[in-house]
Amino acid sequence: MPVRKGTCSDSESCGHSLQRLAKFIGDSEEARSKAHSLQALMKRIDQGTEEEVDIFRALADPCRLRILKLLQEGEFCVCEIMIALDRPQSSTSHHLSILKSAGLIKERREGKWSLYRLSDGAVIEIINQSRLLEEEAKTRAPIRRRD
Amino acid sequence: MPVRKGTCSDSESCGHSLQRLAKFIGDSEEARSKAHSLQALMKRIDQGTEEEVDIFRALADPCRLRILKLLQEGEFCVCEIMIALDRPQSSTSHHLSILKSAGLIKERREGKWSLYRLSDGAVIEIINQSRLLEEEAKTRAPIRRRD
DNA sequence: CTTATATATCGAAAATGGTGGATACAATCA
DNA sequence: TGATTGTATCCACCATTTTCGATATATAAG
Repeated sequence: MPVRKGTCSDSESCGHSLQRLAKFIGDSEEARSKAHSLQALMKRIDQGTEEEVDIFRALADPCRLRILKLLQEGEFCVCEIMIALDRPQSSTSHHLSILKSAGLIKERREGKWSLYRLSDGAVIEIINQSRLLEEEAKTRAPIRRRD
Repeated sequence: MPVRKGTCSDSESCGHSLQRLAKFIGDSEEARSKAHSLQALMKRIDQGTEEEVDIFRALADPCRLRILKLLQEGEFCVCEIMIALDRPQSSTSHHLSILKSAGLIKERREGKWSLYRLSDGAVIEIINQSRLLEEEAKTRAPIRRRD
């Protein structure tokens, strides 16, 4: 469920938006066609968005990002990850299962121990990109974090 | 605030974890030193994690990801974005402000209109990486989405 | 089979985050 | 100055997510 409610789904309702667009563009007829082309564009854009959001959701938690960064160093047992995170076992396990569902890590069982590792180099890439982005933002403006 | 509670923060409490680690490693003394090195490693790893999580949080919403993908096509007015998303104005504005706080987009005011654009090519890169990751996961396993 | 132990899952409370109407603010126009 | 209009912010409601103790499951050992 990406979007929780369908409020203005009816393309004829919410004429407010169209009015605004008409003011912005200058012509009412052009606004209408612009709106249509925007909706068509979004249909194309929406390809795969759902799944990408799932990946970002998995990345959007400090515990999980820390786990991923840790796993850059190799393969770790749950009991090691618990200590690294300084979190209780159930919490650690929960985050690991979310990362696994998102396809970011893989599990290997060895006796009663579960060993986790990154599933792919692409995971590292995406983390590195975010680091770059963060550093760029920092050099451009002193403070970027919201609260 | 990355981590909500400090449960086992006291490095001496939660000896359970250390016990487990000792079982895993085989030696109690080695476990202790392993725990310390893990904690030191995490300290290094945690550099910038906060900010990176903020970036992923900003990306972890379908509306916002759609906005970013739209902005790949150029600069857009809020009234256009509203129509593209098919969302009310307050919601659209809210998402734009989160993206701006995360440093992913930039605003330019022109009269009473606010125009938004991507702040950087790195944003596109990170989205493309996620697409790659998603496609790889799909080819490896049939279904990856959690619920 | 029983015990011990490593991890996963459950469940309920708390925190977080999205939503959209109402309102505030800003800029243009009359 | 007052009216209009585009956008931002506020607010309460609701859905999702996180957290962690308790419990279940799985594997090994006795």
